[in-house]
Amino acid sequence: MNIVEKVKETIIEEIKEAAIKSGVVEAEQIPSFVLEVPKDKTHGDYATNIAMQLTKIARKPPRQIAEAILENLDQAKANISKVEIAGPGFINLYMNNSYLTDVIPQVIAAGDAYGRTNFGQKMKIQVEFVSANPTGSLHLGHARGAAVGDALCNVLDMAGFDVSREYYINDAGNQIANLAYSIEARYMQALGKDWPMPEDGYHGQDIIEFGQELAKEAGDKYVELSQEERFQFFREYGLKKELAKLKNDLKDFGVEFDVWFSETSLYESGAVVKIVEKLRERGYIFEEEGATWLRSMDFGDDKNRVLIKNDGSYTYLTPDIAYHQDKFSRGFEKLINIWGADHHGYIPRMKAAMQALGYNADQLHVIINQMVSLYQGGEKVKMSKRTGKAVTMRDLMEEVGTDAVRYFFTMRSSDAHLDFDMDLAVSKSNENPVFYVQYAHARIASIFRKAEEEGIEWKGVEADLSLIISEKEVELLKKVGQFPEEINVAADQYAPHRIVRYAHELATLFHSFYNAEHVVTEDRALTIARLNLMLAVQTTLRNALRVIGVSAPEKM
RNA sequence: GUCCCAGUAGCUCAGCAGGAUAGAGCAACGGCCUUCUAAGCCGUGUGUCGGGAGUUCGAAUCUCUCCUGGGACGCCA
Repeated sequence: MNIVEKVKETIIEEIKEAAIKSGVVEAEQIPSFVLEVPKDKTHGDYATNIAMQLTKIARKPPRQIAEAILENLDQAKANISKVEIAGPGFINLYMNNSYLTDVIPQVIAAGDAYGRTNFGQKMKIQVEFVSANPTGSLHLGHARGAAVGDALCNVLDMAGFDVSREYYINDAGNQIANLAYSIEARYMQALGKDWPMPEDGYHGQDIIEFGQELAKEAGDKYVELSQEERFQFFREYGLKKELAKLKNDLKDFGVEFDVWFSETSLYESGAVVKIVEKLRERGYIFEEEGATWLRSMDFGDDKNRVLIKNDGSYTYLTPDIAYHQDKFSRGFEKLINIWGADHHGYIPRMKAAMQALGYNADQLHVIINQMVSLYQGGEKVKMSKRTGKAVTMRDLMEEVGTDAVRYFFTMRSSDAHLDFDMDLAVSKSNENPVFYVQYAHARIASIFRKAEEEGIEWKGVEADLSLIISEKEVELLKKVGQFPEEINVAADQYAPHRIVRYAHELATLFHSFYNAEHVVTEDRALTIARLNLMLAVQTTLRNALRVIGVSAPEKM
């Protein structure tokens, strides 16, 4: 447990004790109450609403209860210097400064691990995201999913969950047949044959290139094969190429998966057949109009769903249920899926299926990313100017840089439609929030270079941290101390955008301090104390940026 | 028609496990570089928190209802 948490816990214990001692409440009646850092700093370092929460039990006005509690509070034990009752009955607490300066050596000692907590208690959790069909380029929605998913995984990891990142490869459906036929057509065309594209074929530039490449390498080698053999070949070939492209794009985006799970493997292992049998045994299957149905309405879905069509083939849902069963069988207690807005209607049937299998609906949590719109020059961008096709993740990365893309995509809550302003993302100006945060990190690095130039020995040197007392310093330190808690909240709410916000707030406090006070000065003791403070701030900034997947430059 | 998301400052959005005068960035205006990076800082102002009702000591936050915008409602994936 870090120092800030410990301090908080002590205060809570002391307040409870004081409440019991004052006679307003019995130990077992203590209601839930909050101890928080007030938004307004004139309201103290911490504030609690316990007196208001006790009004019903104690049957007294809140301010009177607050008074009784304070009379019995052991201030010294909780490191409190001053208390007051304010507003409708808040108790404001002012702390001795040392509780904060203790944070500095702790952050420095923890280094990259600062912010790590035990909140998740090693619970096995799996996040499945992107999972785009391997039939073309990743687009804006996928990029948002990749950024949010990876940042969420980082948050969960920091919060002490045992996280696994997974990509589900839809390599079994019609779309793959289409891919195979599309490449076949492009290959034939590259050989000069008049060969039509399939009706729902993929017209991307990449497919054309695959065909040309193949024609160049192998000539007419594949023309001679039987239709079935040729199909198999193009299917394998297309999958291999598309997957390599996906992996490469994602890697350049800073996202790597632990598991790439193939839909086809579920058919090959018999898992798809078995899942229908399992659901049948459990009594949630019926036959109608030649098809096999899941009784998903038993679990709140608005329709029952077909698992096996009347032509004997499976719907997309069936292997997907088998897939989720497989996830649980691997020991995950909690599954998180990140989907695009167009898939939200799919949630009730998936949750219903989980319940039909005997799992709790809450064990599956679906995050829906709302749509992304791209803006440039104040206008909505529909197509890439260069290619005339939809803008891909690769286009965006090349245009504005990975850091900006990841920052912008993680910045907003998943619930919010995202307007991506390309002009803003590329601008190297004060308008751009990415640079603002990175600049804070680089500025601190610059301070360290200055200290080194001056020949100041400070690393490992005992610092007199009681010199850290100015208002700006205290503000900074409080923020640094809140990082682990911020990680916990972000993990609890599956809300990585909170970390973006936190990083920005910390950067703001730093820039403000930087302009108000100097670190490297004539006063050697103060210089050393402040260098330690700066190291703590820089470490926290770097860790926050790492969670978002954004680099922390030493120089800008 | 049913379901999901959103509606908060001129713009883009936070805040929503109920808490004190509702915040940030941008845009606007005025100031700050002989001193660790001005991609920075300091100051000035703006709100029927979409409307209405309810629960509560207290509602942007919870409940209901209505309005507006976006999305989804396939034996496609």
